[in-house]
Amino acid sequence: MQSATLEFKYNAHDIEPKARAWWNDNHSFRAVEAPGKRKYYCLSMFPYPSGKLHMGHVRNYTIGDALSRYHRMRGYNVMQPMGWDAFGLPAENAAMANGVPPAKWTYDNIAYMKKQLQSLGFAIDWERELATCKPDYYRWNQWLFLRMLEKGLVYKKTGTVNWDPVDQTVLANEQVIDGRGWRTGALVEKREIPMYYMAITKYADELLGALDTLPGWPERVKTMQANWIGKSFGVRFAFPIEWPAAGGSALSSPARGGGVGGGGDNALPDKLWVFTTRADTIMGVTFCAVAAEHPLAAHAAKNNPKLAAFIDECKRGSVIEADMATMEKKGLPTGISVTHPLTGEQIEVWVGNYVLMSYGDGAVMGVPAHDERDFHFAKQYGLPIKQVIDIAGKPFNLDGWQESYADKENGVCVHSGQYDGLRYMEAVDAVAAALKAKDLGEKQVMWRLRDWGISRQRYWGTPIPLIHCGDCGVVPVPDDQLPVVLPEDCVPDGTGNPLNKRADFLDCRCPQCGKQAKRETDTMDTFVDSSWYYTRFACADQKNSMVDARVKYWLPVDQYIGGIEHAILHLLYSRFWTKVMRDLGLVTLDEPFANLLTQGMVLNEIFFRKPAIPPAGATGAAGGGRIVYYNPTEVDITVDASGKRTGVTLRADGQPVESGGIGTMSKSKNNGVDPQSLIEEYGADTARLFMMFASPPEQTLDWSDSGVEGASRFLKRLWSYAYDQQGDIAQVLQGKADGVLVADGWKPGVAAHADFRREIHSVLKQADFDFAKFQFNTVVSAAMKILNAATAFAATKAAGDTERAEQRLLITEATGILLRILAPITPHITHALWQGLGYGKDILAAPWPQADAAALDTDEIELVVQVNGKLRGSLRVAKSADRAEIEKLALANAGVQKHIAGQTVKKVVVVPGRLINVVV
RNA sequence: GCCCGGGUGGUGAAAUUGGUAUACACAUCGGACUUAAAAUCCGACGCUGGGUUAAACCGGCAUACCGGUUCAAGUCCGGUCCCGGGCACCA
Repeated sequence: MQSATLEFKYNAHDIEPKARAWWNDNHSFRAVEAPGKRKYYCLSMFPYPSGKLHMGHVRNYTIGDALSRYHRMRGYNVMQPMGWDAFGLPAENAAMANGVPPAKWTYDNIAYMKKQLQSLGFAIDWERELATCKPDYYRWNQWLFLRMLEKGLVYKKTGTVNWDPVDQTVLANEQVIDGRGWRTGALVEKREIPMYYMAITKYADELLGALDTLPGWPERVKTMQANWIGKSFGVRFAFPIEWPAAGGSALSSPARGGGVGGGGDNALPDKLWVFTTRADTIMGVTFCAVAAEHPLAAHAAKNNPKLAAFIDECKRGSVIEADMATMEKKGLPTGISVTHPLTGEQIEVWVGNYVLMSYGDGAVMGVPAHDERDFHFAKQYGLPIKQVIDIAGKPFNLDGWQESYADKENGVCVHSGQYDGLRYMEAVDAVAAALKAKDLGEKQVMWRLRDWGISRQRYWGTPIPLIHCGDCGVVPVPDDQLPVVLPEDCVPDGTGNPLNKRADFLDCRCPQCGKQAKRETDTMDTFVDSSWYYTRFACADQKNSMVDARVKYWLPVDQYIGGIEHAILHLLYSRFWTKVMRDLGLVTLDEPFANLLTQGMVLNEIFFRKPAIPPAGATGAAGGGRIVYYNPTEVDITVDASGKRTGVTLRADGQPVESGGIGTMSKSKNNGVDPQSLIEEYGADTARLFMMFASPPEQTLDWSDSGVEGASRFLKRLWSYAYDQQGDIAQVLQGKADGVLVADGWKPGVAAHADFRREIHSVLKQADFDFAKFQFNTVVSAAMKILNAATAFAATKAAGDTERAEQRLLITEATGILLRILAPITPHITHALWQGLGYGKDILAAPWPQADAAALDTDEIELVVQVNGKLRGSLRVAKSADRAEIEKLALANAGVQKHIAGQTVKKVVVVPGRLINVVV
């Protein structure tokens, strides 16, 4: 290679566009199916086009790009695609704020963000780009929805939503702030509406079991998913109910009762079903509790205004589980009694706000002695507490709850009649058998996972392909009428779904009878869009089917990269869809993502002002309003003389704002930092280098501006080092083939040169190890070490021509290693230097550097000597030295002698190649 | 509340998975170059005690906190506190 002369100074804004133009001209990142060649499908979670890239995106895509380029240099056929998760709520919010249709807002954002991604030099195959808001994508959501409907995997039932009584609209959980609607300030109500559900619970067992087939997933993610699916083994059983004879009592009329759990429509239930994982404590039941939505509660409330009011109170408020779980535990008796299935005792039934209707049968047995929630509930309402489990060595008293009361591993049944002395499993088996004998229950597996409600009463999403006909009922849209196209010119105003006002969308003919009919206006949860996009990237141009044969070559995704916040929902839904597609014969794989890297979130401080909350009970917008968040760049922080913060004010008006702690950078909290200014000032390589150096990928990253300068300085030093060495390097590379510099096993003739080569290769070995672990921050630090060492080495004077030639050779080797280690992280500068110094025309095509074992070999090793675990000295010994010899040398060591003087040596621990510990 | 992570200098972090704690950087301070500044280069830099004009040097204590296992703990075990993520309609 003939080298061109390098510019004197590093100029990112000159070399970066040139590098990108070169990749573009050479179609460097076009992924082509090549059967037989090792493929590497590297996928970063596609972004929501919120307006502009944020730091989390830069972090995510830099990690993905580094992995793509690294694998490419290691010889893989790499595909790295990109697309847009383009449906969603923020587009509707923007529409309300600016009057722009969500479609236009979204497409504008995509155009801008695409430019930003391109300016960062990511090795993306843009020919595979897709956006989920386009009909040629979402038609396949609709098509698969219909297939699932046919297979019984989609069904209709009611679900609970947040209802804003002022705007008359359904609110997303994030639009509920402190129990009030974010725009109106009105107290949110719960409302039951019909929805469509996907039967993910039919796959619960497989979704749980298959976690064991995913060695490339982080343990923490698998644990979270396993807990979310929540398989528990227990007993489902019934408390028989003996209703008083018809006549006088408040609960007298069976005819007025509602149906319960599979009973007849108008008959009063004759049993209260519950599920428990602690059947061994059944003899300790002192009450039962049902959810406010439980039919028994509704029945009891009919003639009990106080209870009716309490149930109403429970039904108000948010549907968010975290809110439910932190509420004060409250309850009221129903006046209904049930019969204990084993003892025949009468047990009072209560309504408890801590009982979830969505888990099990919406009712629990109350065993206050051995369940913490039951304990507090019983204490509060003066219900009896009966100990039935004894934990050896742990006293039991009723003063306060103790962890040990719930210990099932070490407990033995007491005060439990025939079950006394049995351990947990024995007791569960015996109780289950006794219940079964009475036909009142049996062992059962229970799941925490619930079916996936996909209906959204929103405009900007995939239309659900159903038609409501007065005669035929709900009719699926025939395949040949897909896609049901969403009109793109609606502007939502916050009062319900605008599709309901669009006759051109709404009115249609019934596919079955041809009469006038109405389209369904609910759209799909946007998680549907993101549940299969990774398969579509393999065949984004396919017009006639959802997927095609190319999926077989590219899938599964070899490396998936995305935020830890997606550890459960998105990843679980995607796994579910893959299995559904497999069972429909569309794909052959069981799991979509072979390896998963969950990057930590980029955090920043949150600043806000909170308007006055209206008095309790107020429902109007007056005095209410939403919290206003201010970007960290808009506030000034004042500090006192010692550097401690004294206050935060908004620059615009000088008035104080509150700090909400640190949190993930998000649009809703307005604490994002725009990476654009970083790119514009320093260039893409500096931005990438800084993000990768700041912390390891899986850890959270608290944003701070400092450190960017350091990254930039390193690239400048790299450039000027290369500039200084270009003559020497050119001399060595004259006439050499790409990349091959020094044969393995070659030993320099000068000791100092051997030391230098050993250092370079040992750092290389470390960097390679770190690359394999995806620990890019230490890869960067390895590159810094190589540059530091090489700069110092290049400054040393050689003793003669032979030494000088050897020095040139070593510098050329070290520089080649340095550029290749850095290439995946800072691709532009390394591309420019690789070409400019004459190593070759494309660093991406260069072989990955290998640490040379011969360079690492030494005759002597250094051992550390400790006395009682404290460092007291070190010694150099021949590599071949045996244990006895090392021990002798260690004991003779001056530092050791000083600390063992006058004491007896009890033991000497020798860790080969590392240290010696003398114990006195 | 429940589930999952994290906590190491002034700051971001490293520690080859139980074996020399603080690599590599940032910030700061000092020096060189310069009429000056910026840039660049060189050096110092956990806390604390002894020591000396200053050094060299010699100790002790430090990985959120308390306790345990071990010859040896940032790393393993038990408990506590704080921070972050998720909790099913944000994506």
